[in-house]
Amino acid sequence: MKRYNPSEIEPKWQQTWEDQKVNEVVVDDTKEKVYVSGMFPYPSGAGMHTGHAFSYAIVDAIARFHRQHGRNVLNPMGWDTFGLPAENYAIKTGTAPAVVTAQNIANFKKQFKRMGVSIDWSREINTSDPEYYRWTQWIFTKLFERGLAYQKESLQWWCPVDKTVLANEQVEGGHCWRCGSIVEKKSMKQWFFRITNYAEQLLEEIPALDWPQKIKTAQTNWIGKSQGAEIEFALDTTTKSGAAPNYLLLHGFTGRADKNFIPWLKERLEAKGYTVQAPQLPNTDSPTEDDQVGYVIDSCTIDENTVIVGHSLGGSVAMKVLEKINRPIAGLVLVAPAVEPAFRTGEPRAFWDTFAFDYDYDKITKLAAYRIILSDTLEAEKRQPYLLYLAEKIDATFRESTANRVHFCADEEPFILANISPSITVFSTRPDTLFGATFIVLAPEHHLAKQLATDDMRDSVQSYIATAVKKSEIERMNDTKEKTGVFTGSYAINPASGEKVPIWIADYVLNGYGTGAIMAVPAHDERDYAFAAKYNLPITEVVSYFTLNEGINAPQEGKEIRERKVVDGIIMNQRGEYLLMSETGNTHFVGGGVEADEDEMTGLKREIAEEVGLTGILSMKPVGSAITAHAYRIPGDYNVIAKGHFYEVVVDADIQVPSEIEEGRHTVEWVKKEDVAGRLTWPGHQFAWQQYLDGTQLYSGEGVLVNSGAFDGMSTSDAREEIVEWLEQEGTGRSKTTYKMRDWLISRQRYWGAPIPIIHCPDHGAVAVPEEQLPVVLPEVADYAPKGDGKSALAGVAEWVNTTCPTCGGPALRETDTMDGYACSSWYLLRYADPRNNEKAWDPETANYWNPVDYYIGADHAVAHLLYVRFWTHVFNEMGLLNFKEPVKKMIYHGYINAEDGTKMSKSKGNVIDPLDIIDQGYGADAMRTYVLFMGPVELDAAWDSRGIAGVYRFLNRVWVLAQEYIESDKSVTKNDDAVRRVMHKTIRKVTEDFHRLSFNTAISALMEYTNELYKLKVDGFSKDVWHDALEVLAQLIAPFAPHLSEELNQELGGEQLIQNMLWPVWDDALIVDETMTIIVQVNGKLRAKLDVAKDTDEDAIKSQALAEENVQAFVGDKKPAKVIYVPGRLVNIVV
RNA sequence: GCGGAUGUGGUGGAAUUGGUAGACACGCUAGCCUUAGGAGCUAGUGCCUCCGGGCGUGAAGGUUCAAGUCCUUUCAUCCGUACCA
Repeated sequence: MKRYNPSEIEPKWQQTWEDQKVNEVVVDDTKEKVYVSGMFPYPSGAGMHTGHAFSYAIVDAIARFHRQHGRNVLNPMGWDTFGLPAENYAIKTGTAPAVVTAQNIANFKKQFKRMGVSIDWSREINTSDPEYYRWTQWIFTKLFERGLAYQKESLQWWCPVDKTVLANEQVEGGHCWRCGSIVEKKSMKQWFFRITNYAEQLLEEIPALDWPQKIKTAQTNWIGKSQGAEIEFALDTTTKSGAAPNYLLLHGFTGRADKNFIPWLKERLEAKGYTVQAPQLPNTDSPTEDDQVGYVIDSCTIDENTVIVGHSLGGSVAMKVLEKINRPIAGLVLVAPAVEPAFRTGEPRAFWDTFAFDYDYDKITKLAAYRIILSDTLEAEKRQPYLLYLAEKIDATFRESTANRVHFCADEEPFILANISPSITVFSTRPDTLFGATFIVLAPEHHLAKQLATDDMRDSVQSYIATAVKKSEIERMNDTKEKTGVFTGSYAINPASGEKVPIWIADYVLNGYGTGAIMAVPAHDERDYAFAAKYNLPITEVVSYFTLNEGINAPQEGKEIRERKVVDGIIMNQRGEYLLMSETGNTHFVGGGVEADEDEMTGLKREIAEEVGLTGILSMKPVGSAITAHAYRIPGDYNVIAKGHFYEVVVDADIQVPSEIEEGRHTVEWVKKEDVAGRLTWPGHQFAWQQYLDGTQLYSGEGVLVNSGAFDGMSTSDAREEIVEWLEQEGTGRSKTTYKMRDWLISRQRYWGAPIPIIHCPDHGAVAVPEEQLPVVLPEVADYAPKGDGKSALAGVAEWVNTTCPTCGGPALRETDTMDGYACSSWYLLRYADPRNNEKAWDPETANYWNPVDYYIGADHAVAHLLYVRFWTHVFNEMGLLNFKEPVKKMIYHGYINAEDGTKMSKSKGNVIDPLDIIDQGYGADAMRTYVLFMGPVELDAAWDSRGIAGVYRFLNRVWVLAQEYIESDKSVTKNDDAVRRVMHKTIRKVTEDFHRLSFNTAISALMEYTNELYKLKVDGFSKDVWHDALEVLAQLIAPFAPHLSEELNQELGGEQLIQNMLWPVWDDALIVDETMTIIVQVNGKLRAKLDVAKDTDEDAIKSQALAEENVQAFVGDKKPAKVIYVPGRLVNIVV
């Protein structure tokens, strides 16, 4: 008998597959396509590891399964080759990264082939190949055209060792994801992709994705949508001791409009009580910029409370005026021309930047506030980009509803003149607590932070800001959450209460989120509370959970609560959980685990609720060190009950609260419904109350408004709507949705990446490299190391950097940043569809045939990569390059394979399992692949077990031996044919169904059972045909896991074609059914007997047979069965 | 804190719709066959047991004729996230 020898048969079949090109596919509309891909690997010098083996065992099982169904299966492979390891190696050794990469690819490819993975190698791609990155660059230029790629100065994570900028997700706990060194912040001009424009649609699609929940939640959180409102707090100009506000009206257009407009506007403003200075037009026909600047300044008195109306001021003139007068400007009115709706919603557009890009951001921060006057009538060419730029820089928004509409000319549309008053805009998700906003907090980086400092506060403010900004965010994170801050000396006016509220600066407010400024509501926000407590700021409660009167008495000592003591009418268990609340004045509280939602009142809870006639419910939840409670509030003369989930307690109305609560039920006396008075009328609302252990009360969650003027008595959820509406009418707020997600920073100051295809021209700014000049090929360099000045090694290649402007032909410079590697991997799944196209990145028709990917397999990149791929696909869809929006139908996110000790494999620990070693040890690729899939469900982590693979190898060997025995036997015994056939069909069904739910471990175990069963059946000998089928089916079913063994057996059994060209076997349900069925007999749900009955036995016969069973009789005895339940074909349950 | 996931024999894990809990495999025990191989075969293997049976899916309650599966509460572990207003 031949022995099972993987090292012999595996290379043989790998060669055959390659020779016959069996895995190469073309578009074929007559066939159903299936696109399966693993995340393409970064070919490191270390070679393939178990993670790759696991991933591609899954990929290949799926690919082969579908191929065996006659489907057109695309299973491509490529290499994600840009990145730091190759570059760092190049820096160390001087070897070109491309050279090392080529070696690594060759090595990986060899290894993949030894795994027997059925890849279409004709589609192999490599992201660092100019033929590939040519199209990555092309995509960049398309995004640039659409305003989705832009450049911006910003503080960025900087790795001082790798000397490169890092994206947020490349910073792990304050360390560089590559080298582990501590990162810093550095201000640089960077390229971004405007993924934030797609936040909403990327979010919307998430629920429909057939992806693991884990990834879907991670992406949802990453996008971080929250609904709230922007609210404007006017600055209190009466108390600011710095420069008083100057109102400067600059308008940014020239021509006929000016002559009439300026006097007209002056008149209107004066009528409104403003002091207005409006310079006359200069006498010269074409004044220079300096002329204009001088003229404006000379002809206007710039002092307190003055509005200056200027005219004929271009962008640079406006800035120079600001510069020259060199003092804080409290107000600026901008006259801006027509704009698209995009502008009104604050969405920036790329072309707006181009003209005004060189203005210094710091100058702009001299503005204390701004407003915009818009006209819908001016022609497009008179747009003044600088104004829009300013608006974007300071995050302007326009509020048409409350602006003053003014008519300039009778035949033209109205101008819109907004109110002129300096203000701070905050973002809040709790506008209902507006009346409780007792101070304002700005992030240290907020554009008004420095300016708002009054003279006597200036030093402390500046030193605070300096420390806070310098402090790395890591320190901030580790700073034990102790709040720090500084008062600016300035005040703002709460638009709701009219109160003067101090403006503080603190680093617990992040500049990157919302508006970088918050209204602090210390009564209802933990963080604000902590801050207010530390700096003695006022706390105003505006939400109550008790509307009748004075509120409640708080327990005095938190410690006692924890020790399961009764404190001032509140009974707690040892964990500090609430049981009961009692008297305050006339008001009593009844506690118990009764939920507000009526549907949830079940069992005793419902009884209690009904008996008491509850009309209102207070539910209390723990927050931080607070206590847990559910409570009703029932005023009147009555007894009180509390019910916890662990015991029930009744307390007398006189509040003779026992010092220790006994478990068990006590006397219950309920207050009658008619005795319940008051306004407990918010069914469906949950009210929360937090009790801090230091004795301070803090309310949060849903409740009822108090101290809120006209809104008193309104529920918080209604108030959220109503207050925003009111603010909108007043013109001091608007509803607003914000996202945590930031734009995607793609600039890398590294050599080994796709060069950003941009040319900087002194006259035309940033210009995209035209399509016919692509690719911008990476030049050869002598030294790959970044210069450390924030530029890549490319900056040192003068003949490459110096080029000509595509627009004007004049001298210009190339962009020296390269793209983030994620850019390359954001479209490779499309390139696979059409990998050799020289004309386009892909042919839409071809891509629409193959894509989207049906199965995408990987174990990493839950957020970054998988979000970027989605982003680009949405854009391509919008551009008409694809007819779908979502790139991946089904995502399989598998676990990690750990070392035998259960810890992560790592070179330093020396516990790495090399898949090739396993193959070479004689187990072979088939055993390796089958084992990793047999270890458990794919999404779970598993620990490698060297005895486990031996077990799988034994299984494959048993399959082999069984086939050999059949081949060598005389095949004459047909005795077990029916049984063989039955188990065969059963197994086909089980394996097929398991495949559909991607449960490979159970599919393999079904094959083991099948094999074991056949071993038992063969004891009687083999029959020729049925056994041939049984073994052929075994070979077919095992093929997705152990393809080499499968082909070999199939050939030995006389099969003339390759397994993967044969159609997957089909089961026949009729052949699965046994002659007899086993009926479980239970008495009172406990198993007492099993019946073997013919499969057509009727119900009555089975029931009486069940009752007759000896063991059943023993339990039933003389008792008469109350009920006999029969589940057809399964069980009989006798209830006595 | 918050969000997500997972808790089943000595181990990895099965149980797909509420219907025989522990499939399959590892390990272990005994035996056989062999001269010794990291081999193969057979039987056994959740716990307790007075051998009738009882108990068992992290814990406690509940719904049901019947619960690993559904509901309520709770504990533990792992992963993600981090002052997001």
